[in-house]
Amino acid sequence: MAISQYSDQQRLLLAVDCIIFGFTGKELKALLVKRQIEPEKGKWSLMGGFVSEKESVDAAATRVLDQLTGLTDIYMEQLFCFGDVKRDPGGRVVSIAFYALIKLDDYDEKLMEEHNSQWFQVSKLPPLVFDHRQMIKMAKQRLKEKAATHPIGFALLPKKFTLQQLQGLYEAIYEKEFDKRNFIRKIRSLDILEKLEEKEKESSRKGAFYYVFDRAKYDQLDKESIEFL
Amino acid sequence: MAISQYSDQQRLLLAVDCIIFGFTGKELKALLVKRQIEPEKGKWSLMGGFVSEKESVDAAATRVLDQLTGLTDIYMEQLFCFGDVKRDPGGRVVSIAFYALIKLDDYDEKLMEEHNSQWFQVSKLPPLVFDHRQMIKMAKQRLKEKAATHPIGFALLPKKFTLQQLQGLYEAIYEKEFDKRNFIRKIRSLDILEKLEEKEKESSRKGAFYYVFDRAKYDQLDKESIEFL
DNA sequence: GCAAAAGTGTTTTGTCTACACCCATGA
DNA sequence: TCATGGGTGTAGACAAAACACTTTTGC
Repeated sequence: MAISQYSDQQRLLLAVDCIIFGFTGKELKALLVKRQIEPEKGKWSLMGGFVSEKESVDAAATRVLDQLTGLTDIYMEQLFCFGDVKRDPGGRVVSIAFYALIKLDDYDEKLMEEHNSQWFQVSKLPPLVFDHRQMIKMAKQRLKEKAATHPIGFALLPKKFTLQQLQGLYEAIYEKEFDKRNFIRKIRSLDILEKLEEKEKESSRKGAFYYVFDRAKYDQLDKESIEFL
Repeated sequence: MAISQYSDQQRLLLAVDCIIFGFTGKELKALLVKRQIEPEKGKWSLMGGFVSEKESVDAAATRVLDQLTGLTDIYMEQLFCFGDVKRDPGGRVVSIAFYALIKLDDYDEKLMEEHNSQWFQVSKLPPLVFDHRQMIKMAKQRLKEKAATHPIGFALLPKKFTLQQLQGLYEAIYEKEFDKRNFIRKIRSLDILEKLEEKEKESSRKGAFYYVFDRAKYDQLDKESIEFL
């Protein structure tokens, strides 16, 4: 009865697309796949999938991400709904875009091969299907804004990282350089870093101390909105 | 052929819901309607409607807003996609929420009666259907964030307004008081206000000068991201 | 002449920016 | 011993915050 009220309404195909960001230590990257269905089969694309009747939109995004990366406990946030009538030449599909931040080390290589997926520098993307370039552009922008008020950048770093990696990440996100001393002072004032005894010795003779971030304080800052950078 | 690739996917009902903000000079208000269909018929609700196959999601939101307010050239922005499976007991409906800012003077009284719509203080909302309360909460938050970096507040004020009204608006949005002198200095430094000869004489003996905002500068600031408050 | 809101500057405080040198180590 | 990246402090500029009195005019 209740449902009958809606029954004369048109139904649409609803999809999710995931912008998956990773960080190499130098560059911000996005994970793309070779599209496996028509139209535009074989072109580079975001990882996506359709939302089914019995799953939430968030669940669909999580599922799609899991399928590509094998990762389940990662930072993901809804970005925007792309709803133009002709955005997909294969039919009327409305897409909800999400962006996710993953740690490159955790990433499952096998799945990457299975899906023909590949990391691309976000500043050097190949041609993409549909409006996926615009989605990534918006995700980049959102990441900037979000990272300015929430410490989400840590989701892109390995568990232990050096201050240089941390600074490099923010430089990649903001596409500009920061003064080393000012940057570190700012981060330290938030009091979310914990210095380890261990040093990273690969990239310098002296060695750089590893840090981890303090999860409890992180969570608190993530809820409030703080001035991060 | 292309379409056949998608043909075995499930289709869903897609709706839009509009959070419509207005400002009285004292309070931030939201426009609600009595829901006219089952389920939950008769309860207060956001204005909404279904997205049809041949219209974009944005177009659907614009259409819905036009139907309720008779206004077409107003500030509107996509807020979020609400996609829980059970958010609407009447069936599986995914909703894209939008928020709009309108000038109360422009608002068509007749349409308001036709739709049984009514303004409510955003801080004193009645019980609402589904997840509409959450939508409004998120819209309030987004409005705060957006107003901090874009001069969108003017969309809520009449064409000419006093400095007191302007300050009152920002106090309503941020739910806190500002120092009169600091506030005005900040706004004036943006150089988007134009002072008129005319005075508003209702609310004081001395009278307060009216201002209008400079559209050209407004547009420019709206594109960039500036520190507004 | 007084009540009520309008309008206007200065000082203090804190934050952001710019900037350069010594340290520890492995080769 | 030297080349390489690691690590640290200070001074000046600028923006934000705190703060109180005079003006106008209708009653």
